[in-house]
Amino acid sequence: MTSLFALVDCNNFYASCERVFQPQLNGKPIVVLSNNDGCVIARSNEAKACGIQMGAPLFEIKDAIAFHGIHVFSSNYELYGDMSRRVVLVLSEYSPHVEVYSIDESFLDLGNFLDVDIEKYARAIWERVPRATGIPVAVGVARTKTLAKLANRVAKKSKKANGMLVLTDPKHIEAALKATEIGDVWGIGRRYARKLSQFGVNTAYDLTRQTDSFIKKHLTILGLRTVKELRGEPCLDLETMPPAKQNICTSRSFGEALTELSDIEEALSTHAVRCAFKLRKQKSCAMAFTVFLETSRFGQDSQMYFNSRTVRLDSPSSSELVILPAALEALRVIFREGFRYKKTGVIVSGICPANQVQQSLFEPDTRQRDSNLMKTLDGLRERYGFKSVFYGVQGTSGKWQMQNSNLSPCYTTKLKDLLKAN
DNA sequence: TCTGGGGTCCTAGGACCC
DNA sequence: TCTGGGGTCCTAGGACCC
Repeated sequence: MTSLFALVDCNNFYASCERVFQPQLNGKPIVVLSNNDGCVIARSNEAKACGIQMGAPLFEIKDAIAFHGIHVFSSNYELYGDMSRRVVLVLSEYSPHVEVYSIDESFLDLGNFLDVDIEKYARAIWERVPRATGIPVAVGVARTKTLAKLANRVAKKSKKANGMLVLTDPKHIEAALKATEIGDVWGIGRRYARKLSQFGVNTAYDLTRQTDSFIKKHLTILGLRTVKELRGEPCLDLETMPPAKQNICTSRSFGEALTELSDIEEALSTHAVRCAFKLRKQKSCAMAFTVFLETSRFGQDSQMYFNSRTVRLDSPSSSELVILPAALEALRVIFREGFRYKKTGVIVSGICPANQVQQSLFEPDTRQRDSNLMKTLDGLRERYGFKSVFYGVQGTSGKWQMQNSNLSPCYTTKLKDLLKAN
C-alpha cells in the first residue's frame, strides 16, 4: 500500500477572495494589507508583475501603487475565513481525509485510490474548486507531503503544468528537485538556506544527496525528516484532527502610538477577553499567562521598551473573571511613563483539557458559577458579535483600534455584520 | 508619520534529585 | 584526597510555518 497526498493551495488567496465579489478587478493588480494596513501580505499576479514584494511596508510602495493603479485592501479575515470553509467543503467531496493545513492550503489523502486515474482526479479538483467557490487553486500530488508541497510549487510556476502536477515518476521527481531552490523547500527557511549554500547545497536535489548525519548535525532531526520526505520516504502523516493549541496569543498593534495607561488597558482587556474566549472554544484551561507591552521596534528617535510579565494561576482556568483582572494588574506593573507604545497582548500557556482540571484545595469553588456566566456571555458573542457585551475597562474610546481604511464588506456573513452594528 | 498576527518544535544548559 | 553518573524539569533562544 503506497501513500499519496494532494496539496491544494489557493492562488493568491486573500486577493482572490476580494476579486470573487468584485469581478471587475480580474486582470487588475491587487494587494491585501496586514492588520493596521502595515505591509503587503497578499498580491495578485498582476501586482507581483509590478514588482510589489511580499511584506513590503505600505509607505514604501505608495508611489508604485499610484503609478500602476494597484487596488489596495485592508485584510478582512471574516471574509477569508468563510471563503476558506467553502473551499474545504468542496475538497471534502474528493477525499474522506482532509487536513486543513492553513487558511488557504489543505492536504488530501489519496492513498488507496487504486482504480482511479490520479491525473484525471487531480484535474477534476483543480477545475471544480474555482467553479464552486470562485477561488483558483493549484494542485500538487506526490507520495509524501513534502514532495506534494514541492509539486504544488512547480505546478504554479511551470507553464506546462498550468496549476496541476502529479509527481510520482522518479525521473520527473529528480527534475523537479533539481529545479527547486533550497530555500523553496518546505521546512527550509532563510537561515538554513544561507547555511546550506555555504556547503554548496543549493537545490532540493543537492539536499537529498547529503548524508543523514550531515543533515542531522546542521538541521536537527526536523531537517532530516524533510530530507527523507524529499527522497520519497513518508515521515509525515495526515493530521485530520488538529490537536488543541498549547499556547494562544492575542495581540494587535495600535492604530497609533499610545502613551496613556488607560488607553492601553482598553486594548489589553479586549485581548484578554478574546484570548480567554479562544481558550474556552477549544475546551481548555491555562495554568499561566504572559502580558507584554512594547514600543515600536522600528523607531529610531523615540526610546524603545519591551517588557513582559508571566502570571501563574492558583489552578488552571479559562474564566475572564480570573484572567482579566490579573492581566490588568500585570500590565500596571510593566507600564512605564514616557514611552510611545505600539503593541500589547496576552499569551496563555500551560494549557490542559478543561475536563481534567482539579479544584485547588484552598480556593472557594467559584468555578461552576464562572463557567455558567462564561457560557452565557459566549452565547451572546457568537450570536451578536463581540461588541454586544463588554467590560467597562474595555472602554469605548477605541484609541487603540487598528487602521483598516480599505476594508471590504463581509459579503458572505453580512447578517452577522448587521446584527453587530446594533 | 507609516513596518502583522498568529503558531510549532528542537536544543542546550542550568537546577535539582537520587 | 576522593569528588560519578543518570535522570527530570524548566527556560531561553533559535529555527521553521502560514
